Amino acid sequence: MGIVVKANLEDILIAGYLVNAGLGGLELEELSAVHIQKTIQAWRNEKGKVFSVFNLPPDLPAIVLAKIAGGRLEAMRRLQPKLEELLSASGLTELFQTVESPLVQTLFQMEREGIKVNPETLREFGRVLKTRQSQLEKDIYSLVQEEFNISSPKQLGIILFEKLGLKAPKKTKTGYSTDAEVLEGLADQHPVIPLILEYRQNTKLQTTYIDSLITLINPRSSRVHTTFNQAVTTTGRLSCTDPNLQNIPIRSEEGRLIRCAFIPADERHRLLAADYSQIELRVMAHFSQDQAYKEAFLRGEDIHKYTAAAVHGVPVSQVTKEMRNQAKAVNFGIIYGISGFGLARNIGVSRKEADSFITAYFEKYSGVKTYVEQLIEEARQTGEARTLLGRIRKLPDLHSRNFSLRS
DNA sequence: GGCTGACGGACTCG
DNA sequence: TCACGAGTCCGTCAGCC
Repeated sequence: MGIVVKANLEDILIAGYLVNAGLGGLELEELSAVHIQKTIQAWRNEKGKVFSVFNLPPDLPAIVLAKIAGGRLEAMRRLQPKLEELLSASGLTELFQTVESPLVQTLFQMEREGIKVNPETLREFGRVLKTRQSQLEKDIYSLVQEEFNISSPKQLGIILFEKLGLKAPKKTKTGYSTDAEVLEGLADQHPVIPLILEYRQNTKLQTTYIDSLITLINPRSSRVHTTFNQAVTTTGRLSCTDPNLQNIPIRSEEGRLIRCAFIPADERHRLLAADYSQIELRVMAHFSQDQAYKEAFLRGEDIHKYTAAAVHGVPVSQVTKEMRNQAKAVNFGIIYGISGFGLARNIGVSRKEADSFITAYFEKYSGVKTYVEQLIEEARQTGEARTLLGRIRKLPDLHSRNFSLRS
């Protein structure tokens, strides 16, 4: 392709995304219904399944095609001025013109460029995993004296909590919960538990990051070409699919190996990783103008260590690893609207201790406390929050009586 | 009895 | 029940032919 369009283009999907903050990306059908009260036809087959416009069935009669296409074009023609007006009324024009619109082209280039993946590296790793999986399977069956589908939470729950008589700490809508948090809590109560955790991790690597990734390598380019979604998330972040390159494993040692399969296109290229350090916390320091927080960053302090010292009332030199980890969880939790309950669960201390951490934190960083309170009050009054660049997030649930929704 | 789609639960990441 | 934001895979179940 490589076609450069010089006309001034406006993307209706993205304009609609900014205007209808919090609803997620609305399709043309929905935008038409909401903004111009026009019902239009989607590209659907007789069963109602939506097609991609690039993949229309060859036997679709031309007259049908023309009718659908015409209706959609007419909707776009009428939506454009309407959305332009709405962008302007909400103070979103600059964000649209200077950030979102130029990004369309950038993302297109990134998708087209792709990233090279070595299938042999993945296959080799897959063979190792497969051998290990067979062994784990045997060991698990032998330990519980029964064969079952280890991947079925339902069957696993029955084995663990009925047959082996372990105590189920929590339930899901459909039965026993067997997620990693539950299993980790039971790890020392039966030798089968660690094996199940390993089995799960391996299965995920095999199915999602080996088998599936191999099929997504384009045979002509030897690269994977993801699809970036610019109009999906409620916060304005990007997401990506087929494959989702934003969740390639890194935290576990085994998972990390998947990354070895991503390689430079040729000997003239290198892969470079660049990442902001503590960006959320720096933004918090900037917005809140908290003196202590700002100074800590300006002095180049280790912010978690510094926070630990403040919360525990000791000099930085006396901060232990555990104290730093707890402070890290507090710093992190502040970004999401922390609660004593959530923090306690997260760092494994009592509710009371967690509460006292939070109190100490807000005493030290009183500017952050004031800022957060002010932000919530403003959002309560306007029903929305805005980012530095003016992006809107509607927050209707702020008035909810349901604690969970309100949080 | 087999297929399909929706949904829940599990995992992955920042 | 509680952290924020995403996407994918598998098992399960209901509905359909």
